Amino acid sequence: MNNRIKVLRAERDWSQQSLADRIGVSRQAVNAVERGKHDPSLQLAFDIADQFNLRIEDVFLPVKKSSSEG
Amino acid sequence: MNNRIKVLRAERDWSQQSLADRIGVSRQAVNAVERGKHDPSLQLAFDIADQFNLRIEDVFLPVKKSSSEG
DNA sequence: ACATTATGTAATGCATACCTTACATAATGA
DNA sequence: TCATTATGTAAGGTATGCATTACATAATGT
Repeated sequence: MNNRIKVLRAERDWSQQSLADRIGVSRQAVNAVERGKHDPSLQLAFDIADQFNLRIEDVFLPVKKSSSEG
Repeated sequence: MNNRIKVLRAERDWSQQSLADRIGVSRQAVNAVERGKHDPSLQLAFDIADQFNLRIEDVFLPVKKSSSEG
């Protein structure tokens, strides 16, 4: 699961720590998700997207199984 | 985390089993998510939304922490 | 009556998301 | 030099997503 967190943070000049604080999770959780160490929970994905005022689909890029749009 | 899976299935006349088969998870996994027993992983949320040709936000309804839109 | 399908639920087990604590490097600035 | 901030990483623990197996009820059709 790829994501655009690093760029989105940079655009806002937010550190991993400040993003973590805004969401209410640990810095390591943000770091792990941002670096693709593991996927976030759906709730955390919503929270992250919400902080950026974006949709989940605009932050996270899954491997689609079906359909031809992409 | 509320969701509209039951209605979306009904609109398409899909059983929990057939949805599970399409996605490649167990029927119980679909049942548990649909009934709000627990949240799906982000990947499963993407897969479910994709089957309905909808965005995650149109299938799952989280409790927002911030922002005033909603 | 019997089989099939759809659904809800439970137990057990494994993988993993997230936490806390801790250590490391690099950049910045007093 | 010393302190602070940002980031990457690791170990150990808890919570939870999902699989598998299994049992139950209800609806449908033969």
